[in-house]
Amino acid sequence: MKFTIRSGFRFSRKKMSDYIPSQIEPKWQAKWEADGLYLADIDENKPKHYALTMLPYPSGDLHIGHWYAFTPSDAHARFMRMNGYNVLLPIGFDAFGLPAENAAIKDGIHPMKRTYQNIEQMRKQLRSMGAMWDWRREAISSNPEYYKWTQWFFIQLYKHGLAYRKLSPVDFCPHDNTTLAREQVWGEDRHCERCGTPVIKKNLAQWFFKTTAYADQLLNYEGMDWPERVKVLQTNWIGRSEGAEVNFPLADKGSGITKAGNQNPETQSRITVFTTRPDTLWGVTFMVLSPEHPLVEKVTTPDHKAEVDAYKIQAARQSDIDREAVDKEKTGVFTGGFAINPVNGEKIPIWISDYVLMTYGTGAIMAVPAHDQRDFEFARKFGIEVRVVIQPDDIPSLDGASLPASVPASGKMVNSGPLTGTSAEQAFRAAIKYITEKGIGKASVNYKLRDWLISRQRYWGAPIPMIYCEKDGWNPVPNSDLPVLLPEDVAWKPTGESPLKLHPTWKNARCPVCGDPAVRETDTMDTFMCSSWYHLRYLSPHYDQGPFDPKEYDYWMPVDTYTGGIEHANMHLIYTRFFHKALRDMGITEGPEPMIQLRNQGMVLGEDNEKMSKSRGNVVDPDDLVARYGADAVRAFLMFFARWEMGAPWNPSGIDGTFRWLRRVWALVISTGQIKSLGSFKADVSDEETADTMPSGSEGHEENAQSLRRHVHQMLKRITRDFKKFEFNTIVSGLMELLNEMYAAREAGLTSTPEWNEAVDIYLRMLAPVCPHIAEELWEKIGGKYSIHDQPWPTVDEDAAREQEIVIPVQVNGKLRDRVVLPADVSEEDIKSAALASKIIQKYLEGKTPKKVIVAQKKLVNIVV
RNA sequence: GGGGCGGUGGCGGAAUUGGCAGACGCUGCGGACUUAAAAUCCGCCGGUGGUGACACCGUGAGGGUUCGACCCCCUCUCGCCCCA
Repeated sequence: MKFTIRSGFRFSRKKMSDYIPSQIEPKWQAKWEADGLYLADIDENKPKHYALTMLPYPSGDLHIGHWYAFTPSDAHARFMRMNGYNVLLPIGFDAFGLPAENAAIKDGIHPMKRTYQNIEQMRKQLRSMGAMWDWRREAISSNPEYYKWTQWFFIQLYKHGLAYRKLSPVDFCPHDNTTLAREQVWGEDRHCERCGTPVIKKNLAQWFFKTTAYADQLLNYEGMDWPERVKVLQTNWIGRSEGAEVNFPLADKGSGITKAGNQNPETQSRITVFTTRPDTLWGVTFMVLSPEHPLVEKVTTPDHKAEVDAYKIQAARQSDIDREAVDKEKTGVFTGGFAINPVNGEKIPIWISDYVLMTYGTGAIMAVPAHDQRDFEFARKFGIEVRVVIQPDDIPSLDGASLPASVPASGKMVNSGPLTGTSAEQAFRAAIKYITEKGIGKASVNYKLRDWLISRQRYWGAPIPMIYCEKDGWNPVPNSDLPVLLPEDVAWKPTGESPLKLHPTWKNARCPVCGDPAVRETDTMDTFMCSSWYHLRYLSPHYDQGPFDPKEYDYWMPVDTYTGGIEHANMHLIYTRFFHKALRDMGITEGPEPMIQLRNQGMVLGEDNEKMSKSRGNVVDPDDLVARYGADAVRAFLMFFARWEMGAPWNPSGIDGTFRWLRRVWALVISTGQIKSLGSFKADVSDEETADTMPSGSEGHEENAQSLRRHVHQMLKRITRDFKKFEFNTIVSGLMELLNEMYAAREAGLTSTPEWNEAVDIYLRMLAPVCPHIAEELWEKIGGKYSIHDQPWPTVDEDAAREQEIVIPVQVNGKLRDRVVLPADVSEEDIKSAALASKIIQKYLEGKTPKKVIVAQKKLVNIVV
C-alpha cells in the first residue's frame, strides 16, 4: 500500500512509526531521572540561574492550573539551560494548611496522613509533566526538618523585636465558641460555615510580625524586574499617606461610666486622630470613633449606653469592606460625649459609626463634612453642621447649610484662624507647623499595611515556639529543643478549639528561664510563614546546621526568575520581601530583594468562562489530557492557547490542533531526517561550509535552500526573543509556522540539502524546551548526541536571516495601492522612484504631482496628492 | 469613588511598539483519498457590493494629533481584578 505525493517522496504508512506519546514520554522521563540530567550542582564555571515557581499546596490532585503555571516556567528554565546557564529548578510542597484539617474534622483521616498521601499522588502527576525539576531538593514545609527552621526564624524575629503579642479582633462564632479563618466566614451576613450562626468580632491575644517597620523599604522596587501592576498593587496595599496626628481632649473628663482601670490617664482623657487633611481642622464639626474604640465606653453617657451597645453588636458582624463602602447608607449613634477642638476650643459631639475602622489610623476620625464625602453624608443624615473652610477659586461663595455635596480640596482657606487666606496646598504644611508648635499634634505617616497576624487556632501548622511562665512571661523555646513537634495523637472533635490546646500533655513545658512548669503557645503559624522562606530551604532541604547551607546560598541566591499567580501580590509576595529584608538586617541573608525577576501567569477558566470548580462541573483533568494527547501536546497547548499572563477559558478542541502539529513534526522528521548522523554538517554554522557542501542543482533549487535557511534563522531570532519575553504563545505559533515552511521546502525537493539538515537540527533544539520528550526522541532518531537538553541553543546567523529582497507597500493618501519588490540594500531614493514608477500607482496619481512622498525607512512609502 | 488591566473575525489570539490589520491554531465550508467512516492531504473562511479584476467599510463608541493610529492624547462605554 504505497502512494506517491507530488514531490516524488515515497513512504509506506504501515512502516512509518506513528507518534505515540505514551511510548516515548515515560521512557525519557525515567532515563533523565536515572541519569540525573537535571540535577543542579554548584558550578563556578557557569553563570547560575535560579528559576523558582510558586510552591504548590498538596491538594491531592494536580489541576490544569498547575500545568499552566509549571510547564511554561519549565520551558523558560530549559531555554536558560540551553543558553549556558547552570539552572536550578526546584519543587516542593506547601504542606501545612486548613484544607487537610477541615477534611480531618469531617472524615477523621489524620491531616498528616492525608497530606503525605496527597504528596505521593502529586509527585506522580508532576513527573508526568516532564519538567526539569531537581527532585533531590524537594522541600516539604510540614516536615520537622523544615518547620524546625520556620520556628527558628520566628524566634529570630522575636529576638529582634519584630514579633510581638497583642489583643486583636478576629471573627468568632458564638455558637461553636471558636475563632474562624477568613475563608470560613460565608455569605453577605457573614455566618459560620459550619453552623450558620452569624459571626462576631472578638478580641484575642495573638502573635504579630512588624511588617509595618519595613513599609517604606517595601515601597522601594529599585532593581526589581517585576510587572508594573504588581508594584502598583503592593504600593496601594501598603497605602502610605502623609498627614498628622491631632489630639482632641475630652470635654468633660469626669463624665462617663468607664472603669479607667490601669490605663494611662493621659491617653484616657483625649482622642487621638490621624488625618491626611490637617488643613481642614477648623472645619471639624464632630468626631467619630470606631465602635470597637477603647474610649467608647468612657465617653458614652448613661442615657446613650443602651443605643451604643446595640450598635456595637450590629457593627461587629459586618466586614470591613462593607463598612467602608462609600455608597453605603451611613449609620451611627451619638455617644452623648463631647470633645474639644484644640485649634479653636469648640465643643464637638462624639459619635460612633461603622465607617470608621479600628484597624486604620487610630480608629478615630475628626469629621470635616464640607470636604469629605462620607463625613458629609453622615452629617446630613444626622443634621450636624457643615462648615466650609476651603473656598474653591472658581465657584461663588459656599454656604455649608445649603451645600449639596462635599467640595474638593483646592482653593483658599476660609474660617480657619491663622490659616485663613492661604491656599489649601500651603495650608497642609502650615497646619502641621501650627499644631506642632501648639503641642496639640504632630506630622505623621500612616500606612494601610498592618502588622502580619500569624497566629492560627489550628493544629496543622508549625507550632509557635514560645513558652509562657507565670514568673518570666513569654520566652522562646531554646534552640536545642527545636523543633517543637506536633503531637500526632490529637482528637478531631469539631470543638473549634485548637487541638493542641485540648491535648492532655502537649502544652506542658518548663520555663526556659527559671525551669518552673510553664505552658506552650498552642496556636500554630500562618502557612504564609512557611512559604516566606521556602526558596531558601530548596537550596539544601536536609541541611541541619541552619535553615540553609551558606555555600548554596552564596552560589544560587537571589532567585533570578520567579513565576506564579498575580493573586499573591498582596500577601505572599509582600511577606516574603519583608522576611528577606528582616533576615538581611539580622545578617542572615544578603542583598535588597529575594527575587529579581517576577512573571505572572493568568488563569485557565472553564469552558463556561467561569473559574474551574468541582461544583460547577467545568474542571479539566490534566491526567485525562496526558493520557489522550501526551504531556508534550498538553504543554504546548497551554503555552499556545492564550497569552500566558492573561489566561483564557479552556477550549476543548484546541488541543487537537497542537497534537496534529506534533504529529506533523514527527512525520516530517521521521521521513526525511532518518538518517545520517549529524556529522555531515555542523549545527554550528559559523564555519560556513554550507555553500561548498551544497549539491549542485538548478538556480531555483539553490535559491529555495537559501530561502529555507533564511526562514529558519529568522524564526530562531523571533523565538529567542519571545523566550526572553515569556511570550510562549508566539513561540509555539512560530514553530508551527516554520514547520509549514519546512513542508513547503520538502515539496520543493530540498530534503537532501545541508540546509535541510540544519533546519531539522535547529527545529528540534527550539522545540526541546517546549516539548522535551518528542524533541529528545526525534533527536535520537536523527542521530543526535544524547541529550538534546544538553545541547546549546542555536546561534542566529544574521547574514542568513537577512532578506535579499524587500517588499515595500506603497500607499496613496494612506491607502495601500501596490507593493514594489526591491533588493534589500536599495537606497531610500530608489524606493521612492520605484514606487512612483509603478503602473498601479501612476493610475492612482492621475497625472497629478505628489505633494509629498514619505519613505518610511525600508518599511513603506506613502504618497500624498 | 480611586487605581490597574483589557475590549481586534464565529472562537483563542498575532501585528518586530506609529508603517501591508487578522500570523498561528480552533470551528465551519468545499474538494481529494476511502465501499464507507475516521485519520490524512489540498483549498476557502472580517463585512458589504460585484461573475470578476476590484471597490468601499472595518481593531468597543465619538473626537483629536499625524503623510499614516489596534498602537499616542481627550471624552464616553462595557468587562475583569485590586483598593475603598
